[in-house]
Amino acid sequence: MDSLLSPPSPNSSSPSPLAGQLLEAIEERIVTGEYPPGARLDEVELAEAFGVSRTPIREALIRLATIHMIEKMPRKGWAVSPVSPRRLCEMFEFMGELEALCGRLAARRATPFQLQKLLAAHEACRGVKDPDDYYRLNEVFHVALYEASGNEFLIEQTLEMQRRARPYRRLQLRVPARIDNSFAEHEEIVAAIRANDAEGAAEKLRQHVTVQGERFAHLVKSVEKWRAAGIDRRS
Amino acid sequence: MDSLLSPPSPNSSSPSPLAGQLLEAIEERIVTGEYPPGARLDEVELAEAFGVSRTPIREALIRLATIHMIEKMPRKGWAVSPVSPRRLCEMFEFMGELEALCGRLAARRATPFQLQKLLAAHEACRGVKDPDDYYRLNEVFHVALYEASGNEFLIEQTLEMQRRARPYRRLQLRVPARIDNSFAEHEEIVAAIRANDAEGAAEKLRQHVTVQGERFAHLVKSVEKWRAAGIDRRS
DNA sequence: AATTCATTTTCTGTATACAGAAAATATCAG
DNA sequence: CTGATATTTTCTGTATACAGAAAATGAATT
Repeated sequence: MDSLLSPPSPNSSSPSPLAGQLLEAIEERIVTGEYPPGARLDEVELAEAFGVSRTPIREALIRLATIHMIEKMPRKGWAVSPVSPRRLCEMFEFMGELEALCGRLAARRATPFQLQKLLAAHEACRGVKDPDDYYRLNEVFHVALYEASGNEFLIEQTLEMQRRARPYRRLQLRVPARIDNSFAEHEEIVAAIRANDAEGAAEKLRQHVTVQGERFAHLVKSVEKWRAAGIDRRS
Repeated sequence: MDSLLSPPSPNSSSPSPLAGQLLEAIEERIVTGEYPPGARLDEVELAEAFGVSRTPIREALIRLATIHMIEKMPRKGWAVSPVSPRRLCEMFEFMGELEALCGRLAARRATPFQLQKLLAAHEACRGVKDPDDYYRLNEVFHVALYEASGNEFLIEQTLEMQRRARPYRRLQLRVPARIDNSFAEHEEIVAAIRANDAEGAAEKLRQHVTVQGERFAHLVKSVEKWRAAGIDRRS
Protein backbone atom coordinates (compact mmCIF):
# COMPACT_ATOMS: atom_id res chain seq x y z
CA MET A 1 0.00 0.00 0.00
CA ASP A 2 2.25 2.68 -1.32
CA SER A 3 -0.63 5.10 -1.25
CA LEU A 4 0.76 6.14 2.12
CA LEU A 5 3.61 7.90 0.43
CA SER A 6 3.11 11.44 -0.64
CA PRO A 7 3.42 12.00 -4.40
CA PRO A 8 6.70 12.80 -6.22
CA SER A 9 7.51 15.61 -3.79
CA PRO A 10 9.72 17.77 -5.99
CA ASN A 11 11.44 19.51 -3.07
CA SER A 12 13.14 16.37 -1.83
CA SER A 13 16.24 16.40 -3.98
CA SER A 14 17.88 14.30 -1.28
CA PRO A 15 19.70 11.03 -1.85
CA SER A 16 17.41 8.10 -2.53
CA PRO A 17 14.03 9.49 -3.46
CA LEU A 18 12.13 6.76 -1.71
CA ALA A 19 14.11 6.97 1.50
CA GLY A 20 13.69 10.72 1.39
CA GLN A 21 9.95 10.46 1.22
CA LEU A 22 9.92 7.77 3.86
CA LEU A 23 11.94 9.99 6.13
CA GLU A 24 9.46 12.79 5.73
CA ALA A 25 6.54 10.45 6.21
CA ILE A 26 7.92 8.89 9.37
CA GLU A 27 9.01 12.24 10.69
CA GLU A 28 5.53 13.58 10.09
CA ARG A 29 4.09 10.76 12.13
CA ILE A 30 6.49 11.50 14.95
CA VAL A 31 5.74 15.19 14.86
CA THR A 32 1.99 14.75 14.87
CA GLY A 33 2.19 12.29 17.71
CA GLU A 34 1.10 9.23 15.80
CA TYR A 35 4.45 7.79 16.88
CA PRO A 36 4.93 9.40 20.29
CA PRO A 37 8.18 9.42 22.28
CA GLY A 38 9.01 5.89 23.32
CA ALA A 39 7.07 4.21 20.52
CA ARG A 40 8.86 1.35 18.83
CA LEU A 41 9.54 1.42 15.11
CA ASP A 42 9.82 -2.01 13.59
CA GLU A 43 11.69 -2.25 10.32
CA VAL A 44 9.59 -4.97 8.76
CA GLU A 45 6.35 -3.48 10.01
CA LEU A 46 7.23 -0.13 8.48
CA ALA A 47 8.39 -1.82 5.28
CA GLU A 48 5.06 -3.59 4.95
CA ALA A 49 3.10 -0.52 5.93
CA PHE A 50 4.78 1.55 3.24
CA GLY A 51 4.94 -1.24 0.71
CA VAL A 52 8.70 -1.15 0.31
CA SER A 53 11.62 -3.31 1.34
CA ARG A 54 13.68 -2.89 4.48
CA THR A 55 16.51 -1.12 2.70
CA PRO A 56 14.99 2.33 2.17
CA ILE A 57 13.25 2.08 5.55
CA ARG A 58 16.61 1.48 7.13
CA GLU A 59 18.11 4.44 5.37
CA ALA A 60 15.34 6.68 6.65
CA LEU A 61 15.72 5.32 10.17
CA ILE A 62 19.47 5.78 10.11
CA ARG A 63 19.00 9.37 9.08
CA LEU A 64 16.38 9.97 11.73
CA ALA A 65 18.70 8.44 14.32
CA THR A 66 21.57 10.62 13.16
CA ILE A 67 19.50 13.72 13.85
CA HIS A 68 18.49 12.16 17.18
CA MET A 69 14.80 11.98 16.43
CA ILE A 70 14.87 8.25 17.08
CA GLU A 71 17.30 5.93 18.79
CA LYS A 72 18.50 2.44 18.34
CA MET A 73 17.98 0.40 21.48
CA PRO A 74 20.49 -2.40 22.07
CA ARG A 75 18.28 -5.35 21.29
CA LYS A 76 14.93 -3.68 20.95
CA GLY A 77 15.05 -2.05 17.56
CA TRP A 78 14.34 1.59 16.91
CA ALA A 79 12.28 3.84 19.12
CA VAL A 80 11.20 7.46 19.05
CA SER A 81 13.59 9.28 21.35
CA PRO A 82 12.07 9.61 24.77
CA VAL A 83 12.55 13.01 26.29
CA SER A 84 12.92 13.58 30.01
CA PRO A 85 11.74 16.87 31.53
CA ARG A 86 15.34 17.82 32.09
CA ARG A 87 16.24 17.18 28.49
CA LEU A 88 13.22 19.10 27.32
CA CYS A 89 14.34 22.03 29.42
CA GLU A 90 17.89 21.85 28.07
CA MET A 91 16.61 21.60 24.54
CA PHE A 92 14.56 24.74 24.84
CA GLU A 93 17.36 26.55 26.59
CA PHE A 94 19.56 25.71 23.63
CA MET A 95 16.91 26.64 21.10
CA GLY A 96 16.38 29.90 22.93
CA GLU A 97 20.06 30.70 22.62
CA LEU A 98 20.11 29.86 18.92
CA GLU A 99 17.17 32.11 18.23
CA ALA A 100 18.64 34.82 20.41
CA LEU A 101 21.77 34.63 18.31
CA CYS A 102 19.73 34.88 15.13
CA GLY A 103 17.98 37.92 16.55
CA ARG A 104 21.22 39.56 17.61
CA LEU A 105 22.71 39.15 14.16
CA ALA A 106 19.48 40.14 12.45
CA ALA A 107 19.33 43.39 14.41
CA ARG A 108 22.80 44.20 13.11
CA ARG A 109 22.75 42.88 9.58
CA ALA A 110 19.26 42.27 8.26
CA THR A 111 18.74 43.59 4.75
CA PRO A 112 15.62 45.64 3.98
CA PHE A 113 14.22 42.73 2.05
CA GLN A 114 14.75 40.32 4.93
CA LEU A 115 13.19 42.79 7.33
CA GLN A 116 10.20 43.17 5.08
CA LYS A 117 9.73 39.44 4.93
CA LEU A 118 9.94 39.22 8.71
CA LEU A 119 7.34 41.93 9.08
CA ALA A 120 5.03 40.29 6.60
CA ALA A 121 5.35 36.98 8.42
CA HIS A 122 4.54 38.72 11.66
CA GLU A 123 1.49 40.47 10.27
CA ALA A 124 0.22 37.19 8.89
CA CYS A 125 0.00 35.91 12.47
CA ARG A 126 -2.24 38.73 13.62
CA GLY A 127 -5.65 37.64 14.78
CA VAL A 128 -5.13 33.96 14.10
CA LYS A 129 -6.99 31.87 16.65
CA ASP A 130 -6.63 28.27 15.56
CA PRO A 131 -3.61 26.60 17.18
CA ASP A 132 -2.75 24.61 14.07
CA ASP A 133 -2.92 27.65 11.83
CA TYR A 134 -0.89 29.68 14.27
CA TYR A 135 1.61 26.85 14.58
CA ARG A 136 2.31 27.04 10.88
CA LEU A 137 2.42 30.81 10.59
CA ASN A 138 4.58 31.00 13.68
CA GLU A 139 7.07 28.73 12.01
CA VAL A 140 7.17 30.97 8.97
CA PHE A 141 7.85 33.94 11.22
CA HIS A 142 10.71 32.20 12.97
CA VAL A 143 12.23 31.00 9.72
CA ALA A 144 12.14 34.57 8.45
CA LEU A 145 14.01 35.55 11.59
CA TYR A 146 16.68 32.92 11.02
CA GLU A 147 17.16 34.07 7.47
CA ALA A 148 17.55 37.64 8.60
CA SER A 149 20.62 36.60 10.56
CA GLY A 150 22.51 36.34 7.28
CA ASN A 151 24.61 33.40 8.47
CA GLU A 152 23.73 30.47 6.23
CA PHE A 153 25.37 28.02 8.55
CA LEU A 154 23.46 29.29 11.54
CA ILE A 155 20.26 29.17 9.51
CA GLU A 156 20.81 25.52 8.69
CA GLN A 157 21.52 24.59 12.27
CA THR A 158 18.58 26.50 13.64
CA LEU A 159 16.23 25.01 11.09
CA GLU A 160 17.36 21.56 12.10
CA MET A 161 16.78 22.36 15.73
CA GLN A 162 13.38 23.75 14.91
CA ARG A 163 12.61 20.43 13.31
CA ARG A 164 13.64 18.55 16.39
CA ALA A 165 11.67 20.79 18.69
CA ARG A 166 8.62 20.77 16.47
CA PRO A 167 6.64 18.09 18.29
CA TYR A 168 6.93 20.00 21.54
CA ARG A 169 6.31 23.43 20.11
CA ARG A 170 3.07 22.14 18.78
CA LEU A 171 1.96 21.05 22.22
CA GLN A 172 2.91 24.36 23.73
CA LEU A 173 0.53 26.38 21.64
CA ARG A 174 -2.34 24.53 23.22
CA VAL A 175 -1.59 26.21 26.53
CA PRO A 176 -4.39 28.73 27.19
CA ALA A 177 -3.67 32.27 26.00
CA ARG A 178 -0.30 31.21 24.66
CA ILE A 179 -1.12 32.38 21.17
CA ASP A 180 -1.92 35.93 22.22
CA ASN A 181 1.19 36.15 24.36
CA SER A 182 3.30 34.72 21.59
CA PHE A 183 2.08 37.31 19.15
CA ALA A 184 2.72 40.14 21.58
CA GLU A 185 6.26 38.88 22.08
CA HIS A 186 6.80 38.75 18.34
CA GLU A 187 5.79 42.38 18.21
CA GLU A 188 8.48 43.33 20.69
CA ILE A 189 11.06 41.22 18.91
CA VAL A 190 10.34 42.82 15.57
CA ALA A 191 10.50 46.27 17.14
CA ALA A 192 13.90 45.56 18.67
CA ILE A 193 15.30 44.27 15.41
CA ARG A 194 14.00 47.26 13.49
CA ALA A 195 15.61 49.53 16.08
CA ASN A 196 18.92 47.67 15.62
CA ASP A 197 18.79 46.79 19.28
CA ALA A 198 20.84 43.59 19.09
CA GLU A 199 20.96 42.76 22.78
CA GLY A 200 17.30 43.63 23.27
CA ALA A 201 16.25 41.37 20.42
CA ALA A 202 18.44 38.58 21.75
CA GLU A 203 17.05 38.81 25.26
CA LYS A 204 13.45 38.97 24.09
CA LEU A 205 13.95 35.94 21.88
CA ARG A 206 15.57 34.01 24.67
CA GLN A 207 12.55 34.72 26.84
CA HIS A 208 10.18 33.97 24.00
CA VAL A 209 11.57 30.57 23.19
CA THR A 210 12.72 29.26 26.54
CA VAL A 211 9.92 27.51 28.35
CA GLN A 212 9.68 28.32 32.01
CA GLY A 213 7.56 28.02 35.11
CA GLU A 214 3.97 27.11 34.58
CA ARG A 215 4.33 26.81 30.83
CA PHE A 216 7.04 24.24 31.34
CA ALA A 217 5.00 22.25 33.82
CA HIS A 218 2.14 22.25 31.37
CA LEU A 219 4.39 21.08 28.57
CA VAL A 220 5.82 18.24 30.65
CA LYS A 221 2.33 17.11 31.50
CA SER A 222 1.30 17.10 27.85
CA VAL A 223 4.36 15.11 26.86
CA GLU A 224 3.69 12.61 29.62
CA LYS A 225 0.17 11.98 28.40
CA TRP A 226 1.43 11.70 24.89
CA ARG A 227 4.13 9.25 25.81
CA ALA A 228 1.66 7.15 27.77
CA ALA A 229 -0.51 6.85 24.69
CA GLY A 230 2.50 5.62 22.80
CA ILE A 231 3.31 2.95 25.33
CA ASP A 232 -0.24 1.69 25.11
CA ARG A 233 0.04 1.43 21.38
CA ARG A 234 3.20 -0.60 21.27
CA SER A 235 1.29 -3.35 23.08
CA MET B 1 41.88 -6.26 3.14
CA ASP B 2 39.95 -5.69 6.31
CA SER B 3 43.15 -4.84 8.11
CA LEU B 4 42.25 -1.25 7.37
CA LEU B 5 39.55 -1.36 9.97
CA SER B 6 40.50 -0.57 13.51
CA PRO B 7 39.99 -3.48 15.91
CA PRO B 8 36.72 -4.17 17.77
CA SER B 9 36.53 -0.60 19.04
CA PRO B 10 34.49 -1.08 22.22
CA ASN B 11 33.33 2.52 22.39
CA SER B 12 31.25 2.32 19.26
CA SER B 13 28.04 0.93 20.65
CA SER B 14 26.31 2.47 17.68
CA PRO B 15 24.00 0.69 15.29
CA SER B 16 25.76 -1.66 12.91
CA PRO B 17 29.23 -2.31 14.29
CA LEU B 18 30.82 -2.45 10.89
CA ALA B 19 29.19 0.70 9.60
CA GLY B 20 30.18 2.40 12.84
CA GLN B 21 33.82 1.54 12.35
CA LEU B 22 33.65 2.48 8.72
CA LEU B 23 32.21 5.83 9.64
CA GLU B 24 35.05 6.48 12.03
CA ALA B 25 37.61 5.29 9.51
CA ILE B 26 36.27 7.45 6.71
CA GLU B 27 35.84 10.41 9.01
CA GLU B 28 39.43 10.03 10.13
CA ARG B 29 40.58 10.16 6.54
CA ILE B 30 38.58 13.29 5.98
CA VAL B 31 39.91 14.94 9.10
CA THR B 32 43.52 14.14 8.34
CA GLY B 33 43.16 15.39 4.81
CA GLU B 34 43.58 12.09 3.08
CA TYR B 35 40.17 12.82 1.62
CA PRO B 36 40.22 16.61 1.31
CA PRO B 37 37.21 18.83 0.61
CA GLY B 38 35.91 18.10 -2.85
CA ALA B 39 37.32 14.58 -3.03
CA ARG B 40 34.96 12.00 -4.48
CA LEU B 41 34.00 8.95 -2.46
CA ASP B 42 33.05 6.01 -4.62
CA GLU B 43 30.90 3.38 -3.00
CA VAL B 44 32.40 0.38 -4.71
CA GLU B 45 35.93 1.67 -4.37
CA LEU B 46 35.47 2.13 -0.65
CA ALA B 47 33.78 -1.24 -0.37
CA GLU B 48 36.73 -2.92 -2.02
CA ALA B 49 39.25 -0.88 -0.06
CA PHE B 50 37.68 -1.89 3.23
CA GLY B 51 36.86 -5.40 2.14
CA VAL B 52 33.13 -5.13 2.76
CA SER B 53 30.02 -4.84 0.65
CA ARG B 54 28.35 -1.62 -0.40
CA THR B 55 25.67 -1.86 2.28
CA PRO B 56 27.68 -0.85 5.37
CA ILE B 57 29.62 1.66 3.29
CA ARG B 58 26.37 3.22 2.27
CA GLU B 59 25.20 3.41 5.85
CA ALA B 60 28.39 5.16 6.87
CA LEU B 61 28.11 7.59 3.96
CA ILE B 62 24.49 8.33 4.73
CA ARG B 63 25.42 9.13 8.29
CA LEU B 64 28.33 11.31 7.22
CA ALA B 65 26.04 13.12 4.82
CA THR B 66 23.47 13.65 7.55
CA ILE B 67 26.05 15.44 9.67
CA HIS B 68 27.07 17.37 6.56
CA MET B 69 30.61 16.07 6.42
CA ILE B 70 30.00 14.82 2.90
CA GLU B 71 27.39 15.51 0.27
CA LYS B 72 25.62 13.62 -2.40
CA MET B 73 26.06 15.22 -5.77
CA PRO B 74 23.20 14.74 -8.24
CA ARG B 75 24.86 12.28 -10.58
CA LYS B 76 28.39 12.32 -9.29
CA GLY B 77 28.23 10.20 -6.18
CA TRP B 78 29.46 11.31 -2.79
CA ALA B 79 32.03 14.01 -2.16
CA VAL B 80 33.64 15.55 0.87
CA SER B 81 31.77 18.79 1.49
CA PRO B 82 33.63 21.63 -0.15
CA VAL B 83 33.80 24.70 2.01
CA SER B 84 33.87 28.21 0.65
CA PRO B 85 35.68 30.94 2.57
CA ARG B 86 32.34 32.45 3.44
CA ARG B 87 31.03 29.20 4.79
CA LEU B 88 34.20 28.67 6.76
CA CYS B 89 33.76 32.07 8.30
CA GLU B 90 30.14 31.40 9.17
CA MET B 91 31.03 28.05 10.63
CA PHE B 92 33.58 29.53 12.98
CA GLU B 93 31.27 32.36 13.89
CA PHE B 94 28.70 29.78 14.87
CA MET B 95 31.22 27.63 16.71
CA GLY B 96 32.43 30.72 18.54
CA GLU B 97 28.91 31.43 19.73
CA LEU B 98 28.39 27.87 20.88
CA GLU B 99 31.58 27.91 22.89
CA ALA B 100 30.76 31.34 24.23
CA LEU B 101 27.47 29.95 25.42
CA CYS B 102 29.22 27.02 27.08
CA GLY B 103 31.55 29.44 28.80
CA ARG B 104 28.74 31.69 29.95
CA LEU B 105 26.88 28.77 31.48
CA ALA B 106 30.07 27.27 32.90
CA ALA B 107 30.90 30.51 34.68
CA ARG B 108 27.51 30.37 36.35
CA ARG B 109 27.01 26.68 37.00
CA ALA B 110 30.22 24.69 36.83
CA THR B 111 30.63 22.26 39.72
CA PRO B 112 33.97 22.13 41.57
CA PHE B 113 34.71 18.81 39.93
CA GLN B 114 34.06 20.17 36.44
CA LEU B 115 36.22 23.21 37.19
CA GLN B 116 39.00 21.00 38.40
CA LYS B 117 38.87 18.95 35.22
CA LEU B 118 38.95 22.11 33.14
CA LEU B 119 41.98 23.35 35.02
CA ALA B 120 43.78 20.05 34.67
CA ALA B 121 43.09 20.03 30.93
CA HIS B 122 44.46 23.55 30.71
CA GLU B 123 47.61 22.72 32.62
CA ALA B 124 48.22 19.72 30.39
CA CYS B 125 48.54 22.13 27.46
CA ARG B 126 51.28 24.16 29.10
CA GLY B 127 54.57 24.07 27.25
CA VAL B 128 53.39 21.75 24.49
CA LYS B 129 55.12 22.63 21.23
CA ASP B 130 54.09 19.98 18.74
CA PRO B 131 51.00 21.02 16.75
CA ASP B 132 49.56 17.52 16.70
CA ASP B 133 50.02 17.06 20.43
CA TYR B 134 48.55 20.46 21.13
CA TYR B 135 45.68 19.74 18.77
CA ARG B 136 44.69 16.76 20.88
CA LEU B 137 45.16 18.38 24.27
CA ASN B 138 43.36 21.47 23.07
CA GLU B 139 40.37 19.31 22.22
CA VAL B 140 40.37 17.83 25.68
CA PHE B 141 40.38 21.33 27.14
CA HIS B 142 37.46 22.42 25.03
CA VAL B 143 35.47 19.30 25.79
CA ALA B 144 36.01 19.96 29.49
CA LEU B 145 34.63 23.41 28.91
CA TYR B 146 31.53 22.06 27.18
CA GLU B 147 30.92 19.67 30.02
CA ALA B 148 31.22 22.45 32.54
CA SER B 149 28.20 24.09 30.93
CA GLY B 150 25.99 21.48 32.56
CA ASN B 151 23.58 21.37 29.63
CA GLU B 152 23.77 17.87 28.18
CA PHE B 153 21.98 18.91 25.05
CA LEU B 154 24.33 21.79 24.45
CA ILE B 155 27.28 19.49 25.08
CA GLU B 156 26.07 17.08 22.41
CA GLN B 157 25.54 19.81 19.87
CA THR B 158 28.86 21.46 20.53
CA LEU B 159 30.70 18.17 20.34
CA GLU B 160 29.14 17.51 16.98
CA MET B 161 30.16 20.93 15.76
CA GLN B 162 33.65 20.36 17.05
CA ARG B 163 33.71 17.24 14.95
CA ARG B 164 32.68 19.12 11.89
CA ALA B 165 35.19 21.87 12.44
CA ARG B 166 38.00 19.47 13.28
CA PRO B 167 39.69 19.40 9.85
CA TYR B 168 40.00 23.17 9.88
CA ARG B 169 41.02 23.53 13.49
CA ARG B 170 43.89 21.26 12.78
CA LEU B 171 45.12 23.49 10.00
CA GLN B 172 44.83 26.58 12.15
CA LEU B 173 47.31 25.39 14.72
CA ARG B 174 49.97 25.39 12.06
CA VAL B 175 49.78 29.17 11.88
CA PRO B 176 52.99 30.55 13.42
CA ALA B 177 52.77 31.35 17.12
CA ARG B 178 49.17 30.23 17.21
CA ILE B 179 49.85 27.68 19.92
CA ASP B 180 51.30 30.19 22.35
CA ASN B 181 48.48 32.63 21.75
CA SER B 182 45.93 29.89 22.12
CA PHE B 183 47.33 28.87 25.47
CA ALA B 184 47.36 32.43 26.72
CA GLU B 185 43.73 32.81 25.71
CA HIS B 186 42.83 29.64 27.55
CA GLU B 187 44.41 31.14 30.63
CA GLU B 188 42.13 34.15 30.44
CA ILE B 189 39.10 32.01 29.77
CA VAL B 190 39.76 29.83 32.78
CA ALA B 191 40.29 32.88 34.94
CA ALA B 192 36.99 34.38 33.86
CA ILE B 193 35.10 31.19 34.55
CA ARG B 194 36.67 30.80 37.98
CA ALA B 195 35.69 34.37 38.75
CA ASN B 196 32.11 33.61 37.70
CA ASP B 197 32.42 36.28 35.06
CA ALA B 198 29.87 34.87 32.62
CA GLU B 199 29.96 37.64 30.05
CA GLY B 200 33.73 37.90 30.19
CA ALA B 201 34.17 34.19 29.62
CA ALA B 202 31.69 34.30 26.75
CA GLU B 203 33.40 37.21 25.04
CA LYS B 204 36.87 35.71 25.43
CA LEU B 205 35.69 32.42 24.01
CA ARG B 206 34.02 34.11 21.09
CA GLN B 207 37.31 35.83 20.30
CA HIS B 208 39.25 32.66 20.88
CA VAL B 209 37.27 30.51 18.52
CA THR B 210 36.25 32.93 15.82
CA VAL B 211 38.88 33.17 13.14
CA GLN B 212 39.57 36.66 11.95
CA GLY B 213 41.87 38.83 9.93
CA GLU B 214 45.23 37.38 9.10
CA ARG B 215 44.49 34.07 10.76
CA PHE B 216 41.45 33.66 8.57
CA ALA B 217 43.37 34.49 5.41
CA HIS B 218 45.95 31.95 6.39
CA LEU B 219 43.30 29.33 7.02
CA VAL B 220 41.63 29.94 3.67
CA LYS B 221 44.96 29.57 1.94
CA SER B 222 45.66 26.27 3.69
CA VAL B 223 42.25 24.94 2.78
CA GLU B 224 42.75 25.97 -0.84
CA LYS B 225 46.00 24.06 -1.09
CA TRP B 226 44.42 21.12 0.57
CA ARG B 227 41.45 21.11 -1.75
CA ALA B 228 43.68 21.38 -4.78
CA ALA B 229 45.55 18.29 -3.64
CA GLY B 230 42.23 16.51 -3.46
CA ILE B 231 41.22 17.48 -6.95
CA ASP B 232 44.50 16.18 -8.26
CA ARG B 233 43.94 12.91 -6.52
CA ARG B 234 40.51 12.20 -7.86
CA SER B 235 42.02 12.16 -11.37
C1' DA C 1 33.97 17.62 -39.54
C1' DA C 2 30.19 18.15 -36.68
C1' DT C 3 25.96 16.88 -34.90
C1' DT C 4 22.63 13.69 -33.79
C1' DC C 5 21.04 9.35 -32.67
C1' DA C 6 21.75 4.68 -31.02
C1' DT C 7 24.11 1.52 -28.12
C1' DT C 8 26.69 0.22 -24.33
C1' DT C 9 28.36 0.76 -19.95
C1' DT C 10 28.35 2.44 -15.47
C1' DC C 11 26.15 3.79 -11.44
C1' DT C 12 22.60 4.30 -8.03
C1' DG C 13 18.65 2.78 -5.49
C1' DT C 14 15.94 -1.00 -4.06
C1' DA C 15 14.83 -5.80 -3.22
C1' DT C 16 15.99 -10.13 -1.53
C1' DA C 17 18.67 -13.66 0.49
C1' DC C 18 21.51 -15.23 4.12
C1' DA C 19 24.10 -15.77 8.51
C1' DG C 20 24.96 -15.04 13.23
C1' DA C 21 23.27 -13.83 17.68
C1' DA C 22 20.07 -12.97 21.14
C1' DA C 23 15.56 -13.72 23.13
C1' DA C 24 11.66 -16.50 23.87
C1' DT C 25 9.84 -20.82 24.52
C1' DA C 26 9.83 -25.42 25.62
C1' DT C 27 11.59 -29.52 27.77
C1' DC C 28 13.56 -32.02 31.28
C1' DA C 29 15.69 -32.85 35.80
C1' DG C 30 15.78 -32.03 40.57
C1' DC D 1 6.84 -26.51 41.08
C1' DT D 2 11.14 -24.45 40.01
C1' DG D 3 15.38 -23.99 37.84
C1' DA D 4 18.48 -24.99 34.19
C1' DT D 5 19.43 -26.22 29.70
C1' DA D 6 18.21 -27.01 24.94
C1' DT D 7 15.67 -25.69 20.90
C1' DT D 8 13.30 -22.72 18.15
C1' DT D 9 12.17 -18.40 16.51
C1' DT D 10 12.91 -13.75 15.64
C1' DC D 11 15.65 -10.02 14.55
C1' DT D 12 19.52 -7.41 12.90
C1' DG D 13 23.42 -6.61 9.98
C1' DT D 14 25.64 -7.67 5.75
C1' DA D 15 26.08 -9.49 1.11
C1' DT D 16 24.40 -9.95 -3.35
C1' DA D 17 21.37 -9.55 -7.16
C1' DC D 18 18.66 -6.77 -10.08
C1' DA D 19 16.40 -2.88 -12.55
C1' DG D 20 16.12 1.68 -14.22
C1' DA D 21 18.35 5.80 -15.63
C1' DA D 22 21.91 8.70 -16.94
C1' DA D 23 26.38 9.34 -18.98
C1' DA D 24 29.73 7.98 -22.19
C1' DT D 25 31.03 6.04 -26.35
C1' DG D 26 30.58 5.09 -31.03
C1' DA D 27 28.51 5.20 -35.66
C1' DA D 28 26.13 7.25 -39.25
C1' DT D 29 24.30 11.04 -41.80
C1' DT D 30 24.26 15.78 -43.31
